[in-house]
Parts: sequence; C-alpha cells; structure tokens
Amino acid sequence: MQRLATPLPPAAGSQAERLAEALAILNEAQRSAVLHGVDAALGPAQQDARPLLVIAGAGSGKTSTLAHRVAHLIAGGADPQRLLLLTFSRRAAQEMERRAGQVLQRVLGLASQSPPALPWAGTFHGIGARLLRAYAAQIGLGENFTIHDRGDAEDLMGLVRHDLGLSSSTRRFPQKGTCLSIYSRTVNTCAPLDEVLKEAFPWCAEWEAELKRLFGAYVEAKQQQQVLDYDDLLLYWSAMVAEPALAEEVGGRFDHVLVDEYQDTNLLQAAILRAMKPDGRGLTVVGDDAQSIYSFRGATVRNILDFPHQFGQPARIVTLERNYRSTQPILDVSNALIAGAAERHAKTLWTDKPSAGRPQLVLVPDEAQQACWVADRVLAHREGGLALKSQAVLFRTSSHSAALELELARRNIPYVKYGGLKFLEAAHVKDLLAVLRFAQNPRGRMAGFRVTQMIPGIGPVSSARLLDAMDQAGDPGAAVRDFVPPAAAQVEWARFAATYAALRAPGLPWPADMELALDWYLPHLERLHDDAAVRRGDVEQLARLAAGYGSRERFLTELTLDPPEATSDRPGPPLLDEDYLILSTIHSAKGQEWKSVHVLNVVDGCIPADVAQGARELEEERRLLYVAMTRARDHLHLLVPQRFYVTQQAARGDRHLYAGRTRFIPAADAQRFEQQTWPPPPERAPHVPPPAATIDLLSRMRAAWR
DNA sequence: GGAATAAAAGTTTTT
DNA sequence: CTTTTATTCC
Repeated sequence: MQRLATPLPPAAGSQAERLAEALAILNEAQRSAVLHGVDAALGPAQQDARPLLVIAGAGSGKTSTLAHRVAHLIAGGADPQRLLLLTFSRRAAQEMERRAGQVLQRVLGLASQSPPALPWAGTFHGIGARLLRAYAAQIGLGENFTIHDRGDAEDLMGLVRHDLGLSSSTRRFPQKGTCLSIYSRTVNTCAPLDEVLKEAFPWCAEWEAELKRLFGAYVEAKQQQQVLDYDDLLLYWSAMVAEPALAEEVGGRFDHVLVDEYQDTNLLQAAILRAMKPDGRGLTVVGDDAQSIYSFRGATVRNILDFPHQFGQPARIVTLERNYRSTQPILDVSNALIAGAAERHAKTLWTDKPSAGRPQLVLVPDEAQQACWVADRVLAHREGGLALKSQAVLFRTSSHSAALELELARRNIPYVKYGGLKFLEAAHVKDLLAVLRFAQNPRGRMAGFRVTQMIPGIGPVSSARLLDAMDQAGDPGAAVRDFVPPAAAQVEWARFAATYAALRAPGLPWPADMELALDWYLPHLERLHDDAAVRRGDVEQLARLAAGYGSRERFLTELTLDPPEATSDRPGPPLLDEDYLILSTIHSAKGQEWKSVHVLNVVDGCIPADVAQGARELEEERRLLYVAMTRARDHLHLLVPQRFYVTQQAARGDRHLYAGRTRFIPAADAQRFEQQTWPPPPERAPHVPPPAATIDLLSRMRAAWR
C-alpha cells in the first residue's frame, strides 16, 4: 500500500514549516527530486506515480538529495521497514542512514530521540543474501548456505576444472580465474556464453563446449555444497522474483525502492528492479553515466540510459548539474575531459564557488620524485590548515602507491590505504574464517579443505577422504568424530575434532565461536608463518570485530560481502581521532570527496591502463580519470612522471619506459592547468637551516619533562 | 601413495 | 607475498 502525502495532523503546522525549511536549503532540481510523488502540496490523486531517474553530476549533492528524500518519505508517513535502499557499499548505506536521520530529527523535532533505523539499507548483494535466507525454504535453498568470496569461487572452479580433466589437456585451457570471469560475466550481463566469449574473451572462444560443461558442473558443485557465490546472490534473487507469486510477495514488502550509483549496476540488477516494481511506482534511481567505472564486472551504462522506458510508464528525469564541491577551474578541466566521451546524458557542471587558482599538472622525472613531490605538497597543505584526512592520493592500480608509501613511512606521515590487497585475502585471515565457515556449513568443501590441511599429517588426499565421508553421512558431525586420520596426524586431529564438535554444538553464544576457533588456530599460525607476530595481531583484531555482529551467520555473510577496506601494515587501524592521509584506488574513491586530491601516474599506460585497449575500455578509463578529478574540492594535482618502471613482466623482464601525459588531456586542455616541472631546472639557493631551530630545541627539552 | 619442503612464477579495477 | 609445480622424504 502506498502511503503518499499523508495529510499532516493539525498539530503539525510547525512540522510543515520545518519541512519547508529543510527543503529551502535545496536547489530547485534537488527539491523536485525529493518531492517527486510525495508532494504534500498536492492531493493523493495528483501525485506523480512515474518512476524517478535522477541524473546527478559529480558533487551535485546527490547523497544529500537522496537523504532528504528518504527523510521526507518517512516524515510523510512511510514505514522505514518498508523502504529498500540499495547502495554501493555498506559504508554508503550507513552514511545515508545517518544523513537521513539528521534531516528527520530536524524536521520532526526529535532532538533527543534517535532517528529510525533503515533495516533494509545495504548493497544489492547484501540485501540479496538476506532475502534469500528469508525465503530459503520456499526456493529449495539450504538455510545455512555460506557465501564464497572471489578466492573461494576461483578455487572451486579450479577443482571442478581439474575433476573434469580440463587441466591436463594437451592444449592450454583457460585458467581458473579466467573461467570464473567468463562465468561471472555471462551471469551478470544476462548474455549467452558464445556472445560473451566473442565480445570479451575471444582467445577462449575455441573452448566454448568445454566451458559450458565446466560451468554446469560448477553450478552442481555449489548446490551440492550449499554455497553461493557473489553472482548467485543476484541470480537467485532475480530468479526468485521472476516467479509471479514470489515477485508480488517480495516486491510487496517495500513501498519505496531507492537505488544509488545506478550507473554501476548490471542487467541482472535492472531485471530484479523490474520484476519487483513492474510499473515503476515508488522506484527511484540515482546515478551519473559519466561516472560508470565498473563495466569489467558487468555494469552497463545502458541501464541508466534505458531506464526512462523500462517500466509500464515512462520515467520522470531530474538532472542535477549544480556542483557544490569543486571550484570552477577544477570543473573546467573535468568538463573538458568528459566532453571527449562518446555517449552520455549531456550535462555540464557549474558552480559559483570562488576559484582558488588552477589545478596543477606537474611533470616529475620519475616515481620516486613523484612520491617526494606529493609528500612535500601534502605537508605544505597541512601547514596551510588542511588536515591529512581531508587530503587524498588516488591511483589507478593498487601497486602504484608503493613508492609513495615508502616515502610516507620515511617521513612518518600516517596513512590509510583503501582498495588493493584486502584484509580478507591474507592467508591467516582466510584460515580463521574458514574454521567458522566450516562449522557454519559442513558441506562447504573449500572451507573444509583449507581447515583440515592445516593439520600436520593431513594433505589433500586425507582431506578429500574426510569430506567425502561427510558428504555421504546424514550427520556430518558424526563423520568427523568417526574419521580415522593418518597415524602421524593423530594428536592434532583429536584437538581439531574436539574444537569442531564444540563449534557445532547448538546454543553456542556468539562470539564464543570465535574464541574456540582462535584457540585452535593460533598454534597453527605460529607453526606455519615466520612473521607470526604481525599475523597474530590481524586475527586478534578480527576476533575483536566479531562482537560487533549479531551472529556467526551475520558475521560471515557481512564480512564476505563488505570486508573492512583498509590494509593493516600496522598492528591496528589508526585511532579514530588520529589524523592520517588517505590513499585509495580510484575505484574505491567513488562517492567521496577531499579538499585536496593528488592523482598519481597520469600517463598513458597507467590511465588508460595498458591492458585496456578496446574502444569501450578506453571510454571507461576516461571516466575513471573523470571520477578521480571530480573528487577534489579546492586543490587538484595531476602528477606526470616522465619515466616509470614496469616490473615483473614475464615477457620482457623489468624495464622502464618513457611515458607521455595521458591521451585524455590533449595539449589544448593542458593549457587549462597550471603546468609545472619539478625539480625546477634553474639552480637553487643552497639550503640554509632555519635560524629558529635552536629555540625549537630548547622548548623540546622543557617539554620532555612535562 | 601421500605429505612436506623447496623453488618458481604471476599481480587492474571489486561485490 | 601468495599460489603453483617439482622434488624429496616417509
């Protein structure tokens, strides 16, 4: 039941005023997006029931608009339980919850009361997992299914590939990672296999028949083990709502569905939305086609371009072009960059934010000098009043920050890095999680393999023997108890079996599971790794994290779908009140902003990456640079090292190459930047230490005893 | 036959 | 720095 424009109660005259007040800080376009279909000034019959598409340029107050809309819906009587909010990350979902809460508190005057939670805010994958678990019984899915991350999925694909004899072909068969990519792309683009092969993996096209067989066996293996991979969360969800009865039930749970970052959704996700809301009523999607950067995992700009005509009625389109983030010179270079793109919803960002000088295009000799320049500049900005946290260094590829990380460590500048190697991918973290997953789902062979082979004396063969026995047994726990290990493994096996039984015992209060798992695992960690001390810090960190989740199942699911993002070369994450610089891949920087942004390696070969050569890939690389540049509020620095090293290239060995400025900034556009070469060619004055040093020293002597 | 150990090779972006 | 492959050892 839609609850549109609930008439305001008599006492709410002041609430109406507060609503108007809240809306007054928005611009015209934002306001019409917020009020679409829920305008209190109109009667129920006059409400616009069309689906809503908000084209939101970078920095155009998208989050704010969405948060206001959510708040407005709830203030107008919508039930927060019946509001589905699909975001790109859990962090984004929490941010939305917080911002909507702020608006709500202002509007409803609930200063003391906490704002309503949004229980159905999360990523497509996270929400999918929850819905599938809720309807597991009805769709024949085991309720205790566990979720494979990319690594597990690859390993299972590798196993099946081997079992089918595809690894011993006389001719080279695609590697397991490639196989999974092909499979994943097929699922996410809703395209037939031969098309996917022709389009994206032409060198594997000859294996079509074998791949088909492999994928069939892969799907069977997953079902047998009651595991789902990332793609399954969308695939099963979409299959579920393809059933009319279930579509009505699942779609009917929600009065409003709002989707953020719509440009990075794929056809499967679009199909889910269509099935849940066939007439588009109550559906809002927000996005910017110019910022679509996830086509490598099946996202398509077509979704946002075609959205207007996907539903029973054409969509209302609202475009937000006014930018509240950046200075006009930064927008000028960004607009010039994206103007070169082939196809897009035309829009030009503008602002009246006073300009603070032009963005910089800095030529440096090599990556080491680049790191120096950036570190200098970061410290200079800090002296100028910019906290480290309000500055970011962005790069195309995780490894591009290596030289900078060295320099930052040398200068003792704290930083947190997003993207790249994940906490979750570290072997010891996977080990510990595998113990819990194996307890959660005894049929999950990948976890089982990993865990049992840690026991000295048990290798692949014994492990398989155990897992087969568990498969056959009605009660997998009994199979573990009765298993006869190789003689060499006797003692350690007994220790494991005891732990496993304890973990499987009903009524074990989470996070006691974590304690048990850790007790069992720590001796193995010490034995298996030389750098055990650092790793122990990581797993203990993980154990502390566990308490924050409601149950073992929630912990495993949410950690797999939305792992903590920062890396941990230090014992723990920096304290919250500590200041630190942000390092991030451009992909992980999506939706964020900083006062100052450095972009590393703005050269051909990095942006665009040398692996991206097709026309469509190149377009995406352009958008990637656009995303990077539009993260900046006041200061933007693009770094162009003239020479950089390409390491570990099997074919040609290490080498360095002389790269040019990225093709996306032709000479004409480069004029818009303040161009700088560093170090400056002319001789510099000899370095003289500042005379204030002695005073500084004296005060430090005194400070030492305070 | 099966497990442990040593040597070798491969790294875009991520739910 | 992890994963794969080859070799040695039980």
